[in-house]
Amino acid sequence: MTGVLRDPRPGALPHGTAVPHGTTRRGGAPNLGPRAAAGNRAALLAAAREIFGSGGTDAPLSAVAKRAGVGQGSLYRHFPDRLDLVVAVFEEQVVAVEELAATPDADLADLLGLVTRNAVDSVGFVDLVRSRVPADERIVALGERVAAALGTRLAGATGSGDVPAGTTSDDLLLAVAMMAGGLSQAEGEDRVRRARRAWELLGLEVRIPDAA
Amino acid sequence: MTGVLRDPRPGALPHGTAVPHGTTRRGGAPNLGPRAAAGNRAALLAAAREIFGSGGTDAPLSAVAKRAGVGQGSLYRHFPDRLDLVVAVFEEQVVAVEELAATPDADLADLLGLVTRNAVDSVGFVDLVRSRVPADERIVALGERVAAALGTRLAGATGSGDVPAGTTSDDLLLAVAMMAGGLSQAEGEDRVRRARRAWELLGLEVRIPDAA
Amino acid sequence: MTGVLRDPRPGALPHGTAVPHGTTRRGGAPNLGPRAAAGNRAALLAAAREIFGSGGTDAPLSAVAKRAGVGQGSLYRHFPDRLDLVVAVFEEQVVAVEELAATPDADLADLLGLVTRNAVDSVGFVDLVRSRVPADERIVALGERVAAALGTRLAGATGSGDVPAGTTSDDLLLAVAMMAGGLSQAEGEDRVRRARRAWELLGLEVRIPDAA
Amino acid sequence: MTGVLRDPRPGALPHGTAVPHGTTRRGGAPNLGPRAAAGNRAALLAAAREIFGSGGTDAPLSAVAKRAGVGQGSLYRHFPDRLDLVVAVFEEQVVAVEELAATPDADLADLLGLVTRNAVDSVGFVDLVRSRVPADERIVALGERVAAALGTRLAGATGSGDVPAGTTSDDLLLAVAMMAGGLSQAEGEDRVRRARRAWELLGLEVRIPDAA
DNA sequence: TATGAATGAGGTTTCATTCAT
DNA sequence: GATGAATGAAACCTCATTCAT
Repeated sequence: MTGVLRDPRPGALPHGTAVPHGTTRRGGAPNLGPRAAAGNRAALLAAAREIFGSGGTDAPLSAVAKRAGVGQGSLYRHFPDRLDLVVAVFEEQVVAVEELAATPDADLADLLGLVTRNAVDSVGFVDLVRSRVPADERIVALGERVAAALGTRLAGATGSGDVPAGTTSDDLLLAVAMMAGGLSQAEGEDRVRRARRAWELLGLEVRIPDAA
Repeated sequence: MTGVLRDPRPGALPHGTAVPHGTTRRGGAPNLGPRAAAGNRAALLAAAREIFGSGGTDAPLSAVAKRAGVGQGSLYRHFPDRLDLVVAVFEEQVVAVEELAATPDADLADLLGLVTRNAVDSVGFVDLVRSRVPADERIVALGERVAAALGTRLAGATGSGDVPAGTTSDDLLLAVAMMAGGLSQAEGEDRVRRARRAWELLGLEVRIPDAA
Repeated sequence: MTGVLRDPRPGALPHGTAVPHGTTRRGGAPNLGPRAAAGNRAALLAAAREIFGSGGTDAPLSAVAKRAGVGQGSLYRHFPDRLDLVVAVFEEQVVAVEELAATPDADLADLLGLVTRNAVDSVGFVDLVRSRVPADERIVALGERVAAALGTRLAGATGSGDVPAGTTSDDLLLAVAMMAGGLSQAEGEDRVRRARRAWELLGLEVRIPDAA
Repeated sequence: MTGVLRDPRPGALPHGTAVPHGTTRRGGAPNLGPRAAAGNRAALLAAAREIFGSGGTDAPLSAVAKRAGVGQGSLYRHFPDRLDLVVAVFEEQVVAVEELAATPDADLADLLGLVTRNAVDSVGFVDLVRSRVPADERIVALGERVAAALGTRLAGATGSGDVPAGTTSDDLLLAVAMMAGGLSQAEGEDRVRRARRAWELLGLEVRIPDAA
């Protein structure tokens, strides 16, 4: 059943008394025009990072919008579905890992350390690694980029004996997921401690950078 | 991304301070228990009849629930989707037509008259006949029942010359849709007048009963 | 006979693709200044015709703007409210009917046929005929123009016996609405068939032109 | 070895189908009075095991009740909050581990294997290990029982060199959490494979029993 | 004690409309 | 003039939880 010639508020009132539907401007934030777009996107990302970091990736999107100081609609414009936002948030971290991998003097311990720092800092990271649906391809793609970055140091690490021969980059990704699993339910300082112990149990050396 | 061990209000507050989620009881209508079920269903139907009658079948369902004095959830329990409600509303009318068709001394003019009365009284009736999607099968089924009921008088009407030879029950349904189309944008008394004129143009006699 | 559904901007591409022939700013669509006004208006009309034709007149206006390759703001500048756009779209058809009425050798069957073609081709046409609010005066005015155009052939048709004596031009408009009502829920070829049968039931001869 | 995932009410039918052996009232499911309490509790547990196993521990509780063929109210009577139900479900598994630990000839590989089997079979297991709130004490208690059970084999395993000296029972629990983390997003047979590889990376031998 | 309907909060999403640039 | 991002109201729907019977 579809509306007809669309009553602005279909069916609300028998007829007449149209109340403007999406009318804005009532003390809220001003419409800053297109110029705000980039800023809003960044604000949304920052807000999502915080909210997902502390509440996990299934926190209400409305909370993200509110935290960003942005209307719900803007959130949806920038990130049409929740996963778009999640991916965007974590992509920043992936990019950081890739950048580090581009640095000649970073070794596997550094790369894993950076990944670990991200996991320690963000509850949402675990979600990444744990959604039970068959894993959206965007998430998978992110994982593959991490695996690739880690893989660039695999030969070196194997050669130096830091990593057992036969270790694949998939194994490294699995190890990361395991480390993340080990963080579950831990809070505060305990998270770093657990992460360290997890890597010890895995027999891998990592150098976790200090929190930003 | 799915919640975990479901925080009652996931992500709302970092931790603790659970606020009961669906807690009710706050001055609203009391939960009368299962006994209310039948009454509520009836109330919903009545409300839907009114709301759909004046606002068309795409009026907000929340309006129906409110008018029925019932929570939204109850509406969804009884009628899982909008079409269920629409069908239920119009089925009452179809049943009435079938009942009339079961009366030996009702002729085609009576049956069409009853259908016309329904159309005149309810804006929503037109919607029935007009949804542009390929017509849900439940709606189609309703139409077929009307066609069948009308069909029981077709031979008689053809025989008496009230209806041209070669008229099918599909034609009768088409004629009903046409009559309904003719009501568009008409209001109040004008609706009956238009309906009458529509039938005249179609060359069919109908006996429209007075409004209930 | 003017092709009513002709596309002023035939090659309108699926999405975006604003006609580029001006100075570009910031990578977005070019702002052509006043020069573009007429072209944009035409593009919007063409887009609206398509969108309303397939989705009904309550399709999202944003879809129209996007299809036209035009900003939302421009849409609102040209057509301050939805009805303005609807009216403009259908006015094209009305004009075509009027033009046909100006042709001496077109008779009522031709005029009704053209109207029917429009109805068959556009889902939105039915909406016109069926909005439940008291009918905006702009719509009414459009109806009156059609009635007037049809009225110019009424005497002739009555004289030749094609139409029963006593038929008014309002009746013709009603008949059109009825025919449109009969198209409900029909799709594809079925629409023409239904239209033909509707006219048969009404006892009127119409000559429906082929689709453009 | 007790089959942990055994179904106390094996024939639980897809929906509804409360065990009928009492007086019926008003056509609905029979109210069996106190007699049914134990049976209902078992049915709820079984249902929860299935639902949580396939949908995670945040599946709708209504789904559990429906699957158990029991009213929502009964669910709440037996398990006042969601965690009670979760705990009860996993407690069965813990008990099984404890029972296995009571068997003299089971070694650490057997105990870890059983835990692994549970994790592989139930998506919900991962949730256990990953809730982000500060970990309810009931969950913690469950963890401690598992740690204790595993701890009974720690000395032996350390002695035989199967486990490095310095490994604590907390480490074993951490390892389990890590293994569970490694299962994320894996489905079907892949889950066992991942689990095996996880234990390899951890350098621990486990004997995973076949699925029940 | 079991049942199952009722409740309503709140998350998600869409869109008409405005407005800085 | 044109652009297109921003806005927020409101519809939709789901579910935890209560409670009359």
